[in-house]
Amino acid sequence: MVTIAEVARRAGVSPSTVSYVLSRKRSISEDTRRKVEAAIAALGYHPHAGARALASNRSNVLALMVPLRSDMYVPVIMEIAMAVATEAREFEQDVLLLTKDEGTGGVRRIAGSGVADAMILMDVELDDDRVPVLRETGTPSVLIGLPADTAGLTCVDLDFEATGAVCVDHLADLGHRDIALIGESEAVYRRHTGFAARTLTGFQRGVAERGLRAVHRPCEGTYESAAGVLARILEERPTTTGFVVQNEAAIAPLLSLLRLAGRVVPEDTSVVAICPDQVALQSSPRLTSVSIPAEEMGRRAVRQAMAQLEGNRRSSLTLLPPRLTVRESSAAAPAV
Amino acid sequence: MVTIAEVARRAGVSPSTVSYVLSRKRSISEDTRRKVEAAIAALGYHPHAGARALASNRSNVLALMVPLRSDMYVPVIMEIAMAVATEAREFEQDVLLLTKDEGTGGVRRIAGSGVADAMILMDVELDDDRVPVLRETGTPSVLIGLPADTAGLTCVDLDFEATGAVCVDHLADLGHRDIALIGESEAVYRRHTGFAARTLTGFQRGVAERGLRAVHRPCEGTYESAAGVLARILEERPTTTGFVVQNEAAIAPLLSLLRLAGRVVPEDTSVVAICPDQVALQSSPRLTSVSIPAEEMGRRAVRQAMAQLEGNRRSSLTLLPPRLTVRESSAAAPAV
DNA sequence: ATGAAAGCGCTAACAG
DNA sequence: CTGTTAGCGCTTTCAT
Repeated sequence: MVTIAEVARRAGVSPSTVSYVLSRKRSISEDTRRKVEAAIAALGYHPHAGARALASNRSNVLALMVPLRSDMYVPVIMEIAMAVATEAREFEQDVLLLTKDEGTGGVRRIAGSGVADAMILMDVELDDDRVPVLRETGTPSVLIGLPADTAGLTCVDLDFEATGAVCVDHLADLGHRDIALIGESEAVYRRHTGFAARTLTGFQRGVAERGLRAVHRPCEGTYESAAGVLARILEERPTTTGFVVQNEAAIAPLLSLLRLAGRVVPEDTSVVAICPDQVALQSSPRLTSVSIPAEEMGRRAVRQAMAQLEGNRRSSLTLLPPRLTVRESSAAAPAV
Repeated sequence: MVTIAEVARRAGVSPSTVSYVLSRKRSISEDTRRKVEAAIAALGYHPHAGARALASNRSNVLALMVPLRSDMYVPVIMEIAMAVATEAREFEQDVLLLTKDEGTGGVRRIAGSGVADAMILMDVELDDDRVPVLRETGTPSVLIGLPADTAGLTCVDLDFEATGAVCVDHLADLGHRDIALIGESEAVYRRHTGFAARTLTGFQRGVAERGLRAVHRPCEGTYESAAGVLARILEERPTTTGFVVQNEAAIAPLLSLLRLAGRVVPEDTSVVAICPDQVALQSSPRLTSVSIPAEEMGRRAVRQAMAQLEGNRRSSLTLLPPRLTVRESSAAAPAV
């Protein structure tokens, strides 16, 4: 292990000077800086993370808590995690990976052990038990998703309510009068994850404003569930020509099933998905969709966390506006 | 911040005694232990990670390096990462998330800064430039995947060669004479990721041993690519009745396309996939498959890493045997 | 079975 | 612009 003392000796300066060269917390003569940097490079010096954390009371680590068994939206989680890891490095921070099943104990452990400076929490539920602990311990934190009470919290999420409305507007603009929302599984609504409910709210608002008729059906990610849901919709309301799909696992089955049912997309039936661009692009036909800005959310979360560590403690809600991209799965409603 | 000194004072013992209660490195009287534990609970004490790392020269952190942009097998990566995180906690270790794009610099940083005790690397390429750095720095490490030269390394992976052979055997046993391997994208072969090549080797060996006729075609994860590949196979060798699919993104398109081509699975055509169980189960029909034991690999990797930290420095190769599960996508070949 | 005390490597006053 | 030094909180000899 090469230490700061060895670097200092080799550069012919004191250890504190080396430290200051690294932290740029006071001005250093050009000459000294060069000598120190040369010594660092020559020795392959890396500051000892623990020693630094102990002395500075900063670990330079962000803890990221991810859902353990996310049957759904795995790619989104992955993309967020990668974005967090990448953006964190821009701030010379590392990322500690925690699973949500560590629960409140995990939050306390992180808050109490100084292993991380701030936390980023994913898969936030409306009544999330980690939130009170965050408040109580005062841990700098950013939530990806919205709990019911956001007072004093920093949250980042897609504006799902606007998303629901935007999808309706798009279909209404194309002349569709009867539309359906194929939602997340019952479990998601039951777990009180906010985004599904917010999408529904926006969807219903849009439907009311545009004077459409609509149905909403939860749907598991399986082929069977999609088949059942679609069959029921086509039976109960065969005039339905527009679909909004939120459960990305249901997209592929739905497209197959529509084909089997003799519906041609987009000539007979339009489909708008709420999913990552990647999923929309690898479907056939490529889907008109509102993308889930996973990378953007991850980046924002990191920046918000860093802002808090800089001293900004004010709470903030960042709701990213939905961006609908028209592709090949939506078109004018068929003439009656 | 509650410190060990406060716990000691409250329990009426010395700090070192508290430390020993925690580390169980020397025997403590039942009475003392209870008092200390009570104090810890009452104060909500958590040892300061940095201080501990500094004093003990152990960070209790495992670094996990994951591919940044994994167009393919995202669920597998996710499952491995979650398994690593979960298993690590069993050893009271935390997991640091690094992206592969940090490259050799990242490895050096981890090795030099004491931020982690060991590394687990995913997405290992045949000629991976991180491997020499691992050897040079002597960092305790486990590779998930196999590089070309495994000398002195600890590796964990599915036995893809046996996997290829097992798929062939299954189809041969069912009477299929002409089979096809729909592989990963060209990019994967080009990047010299070992598993694709090893699968092909096993496949070809099986084909030779069982006296079958076979074709192998790389395939991107898109619908278009799958369509092109399938069309070509059906044209060049229309007697093909058995398919082995390795690229999980190609599975859904392939099934749709077979249906469109008038092939009924499994009556006319059998499909065997190499994919996570989750993917096999959510397809329709449910797929006969060799599962990618992602969780098992993650767990094993952690155990191997811990074993190294315990002093076992001997290199080891762990090749998990393939497990083929027969589901609804394979059946006896149609009579000629 | 327990305590006292010497660091671990670094940062941040304080001093010049 | 640079050096000296006192800790940060913990582990681990050494001592009893």
